[in-house]
Amino acid sequence: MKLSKIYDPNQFEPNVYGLWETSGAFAPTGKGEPYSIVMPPPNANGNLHIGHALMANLEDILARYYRMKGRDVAYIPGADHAGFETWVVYERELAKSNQNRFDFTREQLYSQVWNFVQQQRGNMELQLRALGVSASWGDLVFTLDEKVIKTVYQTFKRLWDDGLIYRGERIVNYSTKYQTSYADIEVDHKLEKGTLWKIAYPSLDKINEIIVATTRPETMLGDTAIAVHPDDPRYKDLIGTRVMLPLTNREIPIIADEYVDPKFGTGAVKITPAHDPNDFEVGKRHDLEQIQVIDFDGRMINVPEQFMGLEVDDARKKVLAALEAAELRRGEETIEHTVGYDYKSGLPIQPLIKDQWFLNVRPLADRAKKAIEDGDIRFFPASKQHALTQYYDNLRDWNLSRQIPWGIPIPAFQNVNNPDDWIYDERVDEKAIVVGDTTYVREEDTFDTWFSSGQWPFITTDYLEEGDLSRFYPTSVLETGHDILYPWVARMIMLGLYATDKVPFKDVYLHGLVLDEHGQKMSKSKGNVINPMEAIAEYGSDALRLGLVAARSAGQNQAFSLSKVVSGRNFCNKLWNIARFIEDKLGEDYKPQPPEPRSLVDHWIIRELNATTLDIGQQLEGYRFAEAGDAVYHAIWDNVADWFIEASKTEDNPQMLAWVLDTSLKLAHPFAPFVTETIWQSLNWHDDLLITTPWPTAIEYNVIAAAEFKRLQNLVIEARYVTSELPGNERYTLLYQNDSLVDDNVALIRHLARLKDVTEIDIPRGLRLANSGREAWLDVSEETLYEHQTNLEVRLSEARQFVRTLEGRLSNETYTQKAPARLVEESRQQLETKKTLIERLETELEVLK
RNA sequence: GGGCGAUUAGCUCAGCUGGCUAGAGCGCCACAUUGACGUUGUGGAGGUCAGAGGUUCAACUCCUCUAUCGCCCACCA
Repeated sequence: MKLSKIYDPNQFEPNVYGLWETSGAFAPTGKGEPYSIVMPPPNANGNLHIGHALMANLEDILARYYRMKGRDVAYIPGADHAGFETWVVYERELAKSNQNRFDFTREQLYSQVWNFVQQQRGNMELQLRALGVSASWGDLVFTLDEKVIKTVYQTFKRLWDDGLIYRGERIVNYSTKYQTSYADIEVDHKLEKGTLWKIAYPSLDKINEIIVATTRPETMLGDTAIAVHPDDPRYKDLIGTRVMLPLTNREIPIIADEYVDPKFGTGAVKITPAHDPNDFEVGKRHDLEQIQVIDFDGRMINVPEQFMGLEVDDARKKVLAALEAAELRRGEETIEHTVGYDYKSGLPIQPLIKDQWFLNVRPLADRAKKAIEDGDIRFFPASKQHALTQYYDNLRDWNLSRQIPWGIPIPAFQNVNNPDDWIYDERVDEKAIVVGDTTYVREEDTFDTWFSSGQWPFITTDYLEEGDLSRFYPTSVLETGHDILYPWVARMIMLGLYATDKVPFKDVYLHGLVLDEHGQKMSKSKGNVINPMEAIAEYGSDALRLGLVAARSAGQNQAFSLSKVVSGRNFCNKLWNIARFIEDKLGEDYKPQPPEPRSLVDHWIIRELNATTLDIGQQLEGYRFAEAGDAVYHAIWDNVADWFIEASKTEDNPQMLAWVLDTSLKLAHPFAPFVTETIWQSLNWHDDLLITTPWPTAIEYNVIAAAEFKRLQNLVIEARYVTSELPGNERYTLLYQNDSLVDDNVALIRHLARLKDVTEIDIPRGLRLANSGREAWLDVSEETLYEHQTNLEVRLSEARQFVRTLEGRLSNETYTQKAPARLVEESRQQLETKKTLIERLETELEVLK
């Protein structure tokens, strides 16, 4: 097959992917030690963004590498129903046609969203294919698949039976925009400037007053007490008395509670048990009434007429105005405080009381913490291990309930006659069930999606059912974004240990955010978003992959720009042209034979590629993707193309050419799968697939010959360097004396150093190539020699400087005594070499004088 | 309030357990030349490794402090 001059990825990529997929190369083989990665499921109805591309790329590099290493690889893809995310999109759709969720039943909504997702679905999977992901598509799991729900219910039941699930009235983080509660983790805390208002609450006889400080004056309408510190001398006498709650005609007590910090504000705190978690706790301790004044839609309720139905912000203004009118304002100050925001809508979170399902996480968290402290899971970067430990220490009970229909229904039913009587039942399609002679109505809430995705590793591998894939659990590595360490990774570890008694994965690799070229977060509004599919269309999938992996380390948010993709594209083209050259040289009827190194460069390139093979393996096994990619890049571009190919133009050893090409393709395959497979398929001596070809193994070479090529390289490098320093563009002749290495490689040296000729002489003349350590000169005119004099002087002074450093080091007795002998010896040799160089340079300059 | 990370060439980043005259890619400069590749080749310039101390024969690397930037966690009104 004749290859075009320039590699055009679009012409080959889809076909190559089809070839892999139909060949069954992606599926586990059942042979070899299991290696598994479960893909963090991308949103089923979404498009992939650059972060997904990074994720897929890193995982696929591992999958391809270990597959070639002979492991039995299961790379299990997934698709996420993305409960809340999808729900937000769908509600927007409803709003377009002036509808909202209350126009439908839960079943109607569920099926509508299901259809909506199915329409969009597949897109994401096609995009993963475009990225070259070698995932086992037959094993794909959708987060609402039957088996997912079955396992989630099983786990929930077990937790329930173990007494870890409870239903309780608590203050929850509530989004009035989306009308659902959130887990703590879904709340964005922002530090900002706010106002602390001071408000006077008059005593019943209106003679005295107590001043409270608050950042949320509107909630005063729901106050049911004022709290002070029990030892606060200012208020000691007031404890137990009552005051009048302004703007209402309610009396509230002054109570004492340790929770109050006498140093903050006025030392007196208004207590609103229905709208503040701390106040809720205080309220419980003192048996206070809970009056909800903000409704689930964000409007005021249970308040005096003038405030009824107002939104929170308006209510605040009106309350402040009313207090002003009543002359009860006692000043204000600006403070910095944190405010919780809805991570999705950006609106403030309202703490509200709601009956929800909670998971008592303490036993699970303690066990997870112990496991990671014991080193059962390795973290990349390692610092995340510590971060996670701390997280577990502070974790509070997990609110599992969500008030959105798009999700897995909570399988619980409530006794119509006894609100405290809940039973577990999976008949969630029925609104009410009868058990014995009691009717139970179903819970309408669904699970937090992290509750189901927290069970992902053992669900996807069918571990509890001991299915075909169960041998892959625990998985080898979990690769995901560092932003979901807490919501997802932490929960998988807890639930995995709980359900299977094993950690769900052995390693965790966390990648950082892909930022734009200036280190800014990519966002539509900034217009700096790089769409992976557009990048693929323009530069090819391999180019995007190579660009993404360059200069990237675990856990760091890192800049990315298309210039890196351009480099990747150029590399693919380089590989392509290496292949073109070699194929051309070997001809159509080349028959493969084992390589037989003959020339020095043959031995040398074997040494280099052996070393690179080892290096890439070590880097990948330590998740140093960028370093591994770098090793491939330099081995192929510098060593194979610039030295081996160039050198091989002066010899004829087809087997070596074929071996070098094959090895290069194998080494590059995990990083640039498409172009390497495309080339592999074009080689008439292969009828298999590169994707399933074994990773290279080291082959024999002659150590001395390899080292001799290195010496030739030094001579060539110096000849090139000196030539470039000389004026004009003349080609020079290399003169040498008594040197069999040069003697045997005349044509090679002439070609590599762009010389006119290489000739042996009796009497030295011209410009000495002093650095090479050989008896060699460039045949330059005397005039040129004089012009070059300053260059020689510069090199001489550099050499002298270094000699001083070395002598200083070696004259230090503690150095020669304490440093490893190897290093001392090395320094001595360097010193000798440099001294010889200085002598030569001095002789050279002597001649000119 | 607690924790973490970063600071190395114009830009983006490596430098893993301390030991090569501190590296790469891109960019820049000069030159080459088009029979593998201009998505090329050859050569080069460019860094007091944020600052100050300390440990060590030896510090970009370990420790302490300082400065700047960034991130995460957290129910103080």
